[in-house]
Amino acid sequence: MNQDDIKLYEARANIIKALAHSSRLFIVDMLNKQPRTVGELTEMIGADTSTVSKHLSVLKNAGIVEDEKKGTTVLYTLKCPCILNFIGCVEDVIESNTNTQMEILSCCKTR
Amino acid sequence: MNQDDIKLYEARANIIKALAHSSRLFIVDMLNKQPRTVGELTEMIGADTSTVSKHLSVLKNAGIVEDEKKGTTVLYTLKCPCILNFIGCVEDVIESNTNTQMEILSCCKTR
DNA sequence: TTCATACTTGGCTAAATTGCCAAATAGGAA
DNA sequence: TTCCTATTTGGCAATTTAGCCAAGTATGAA
Repeated sequence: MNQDDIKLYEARANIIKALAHSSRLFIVDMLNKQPRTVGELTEMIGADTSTVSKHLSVLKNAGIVEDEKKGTTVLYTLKCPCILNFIGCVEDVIESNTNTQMEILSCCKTR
Repeated sequence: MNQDDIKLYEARANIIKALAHSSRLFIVDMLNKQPRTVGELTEMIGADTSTVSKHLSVLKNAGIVEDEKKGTTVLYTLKCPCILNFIGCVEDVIESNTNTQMEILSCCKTR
């Protein structure tokens, strides 16, 4: 790996790291349906406001969401809905893993 | 978020966490071209063998790669090539971020 | 068997991440 | 102005992760 390669893979990893948390994946799912304020997302997630605000800032720094002030509230929007395809692929992996597990189990049963 | 939702998003996050590292993204890219042994990947990455072996074990536990013994070597294979689409989306985000940066820069220049 | 190669695992330290509380900031209402 | 609500930021402890070295395991060759 040369320096340019390292830069490329690190840039990719930074985006993916921003998605690598259950609360942030939940936020992405919610924002895909409609824009939401910090307060709304906080209530849905059931964590501290500051925690959710920090998750949103991680997604924003990665360029995955955008924010927009609306009076005293801040409305967050999903910037790249293609992220959802990506999650479709993740589901495929989970399904494949589940199938593997089932094969292992059925194998044991028939012994 | 109810308990089932939490389980779902955590399962997704676990897969994504496995990809959230530059060396592991590099490995996925390489395995997409052809199966590789630990030794080959180690040489390409330029880290300690044990480090690469641990990265591969993370990918394997997530169900992203498979391993197969071949004599004294172990051949790793990409299990879910759809992961690559996913990286295509990540590239879109990077490009979008770059464009935003360029707009900010050109905005400053014209002032 | 012994030796060498390929890989994995254990152990350790350093660094990054998470989530809470408390404090700061920003607007709007009174 | 003061007060209240919405959000962000700072700080901290607990947890997780990364990567190196050393030791262990496994397989094939001699």
